[in-house]
Amino acid sequence: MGRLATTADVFAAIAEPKRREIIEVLARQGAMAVNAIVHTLKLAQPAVSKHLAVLKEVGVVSSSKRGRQRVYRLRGEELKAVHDWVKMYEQFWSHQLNSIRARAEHAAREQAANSKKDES
Amino acid sequence: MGRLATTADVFAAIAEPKRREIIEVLARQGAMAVNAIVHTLKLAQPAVSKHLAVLKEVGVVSSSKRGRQRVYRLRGEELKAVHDWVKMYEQFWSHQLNSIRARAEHAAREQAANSKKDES
DNA sequence: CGAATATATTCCAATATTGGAATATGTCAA
DNA sequence: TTGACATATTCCAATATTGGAATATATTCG
Repeated sequence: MGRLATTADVFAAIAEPKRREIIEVLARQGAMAVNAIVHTLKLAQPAVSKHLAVLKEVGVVSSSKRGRQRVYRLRGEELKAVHDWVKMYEQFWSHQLNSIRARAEHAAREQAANSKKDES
Repeated sequence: MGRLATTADVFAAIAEPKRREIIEVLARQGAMAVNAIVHTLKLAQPAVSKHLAVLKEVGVVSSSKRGRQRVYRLRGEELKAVHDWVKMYEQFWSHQLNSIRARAEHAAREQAANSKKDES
């Protein structure tokens, strides 16, 4: 069928490069009005507002009013989910040789357990 | 205009839940034929092949022939990019209070530097 | 109130994505 | 060679996404 909503989860939200840039800028500045982001990243205002809406929907940013401005702030807690997920595979890029062996042994154990199902 | 290709980078590749599942299974098993993935995840074979193609395009998996099977293996090195990126924001979820203060101070310094540009 | 500023929203076109069905390709086995 | 098996590819429909232009919605100021 179709494809799944970008607002579904954090992984989809940070898949868009411009949104990652917004996150980076917000992390540096701490809190910014929309216009500040527009000027910093040289994006169109509607585009920025839309990206912020997506990030807010997922909980990566929060906003508050200040005069006629709307100030956005990074709420990195949501990014922890990504960190935790990807960290599970840390062994795959660190300690190259050791991890390869460890992985192979682990796999061997797993396969011994359910040898009849997989690998047909 | 349109949207950008999902095969562009790792972030887009792991944005799709089914692909994350494939990564998880490959990490556990070490190496799997397509059929093993099909049975484990209960997905249709063409769907699995397509997802594997995307993952391979980005470099997250590699494949090798073994008889009439094609064995896929996780190449987690590519995931390091995601890890590195998201780790930059670790302060936003760990040591809650300390990091908030540190961030505020950092922002204050930044803003003092270019106070006339931003925040209008 | 009326004008200006800041931001959000709507509408639109171009394009990408996903899953499913059918089919193609490749490889082993008898 | 023929058939069975494993996987990839193509074609299709439904849907989502992105950016841009125009417009709507506050909110402040004079």
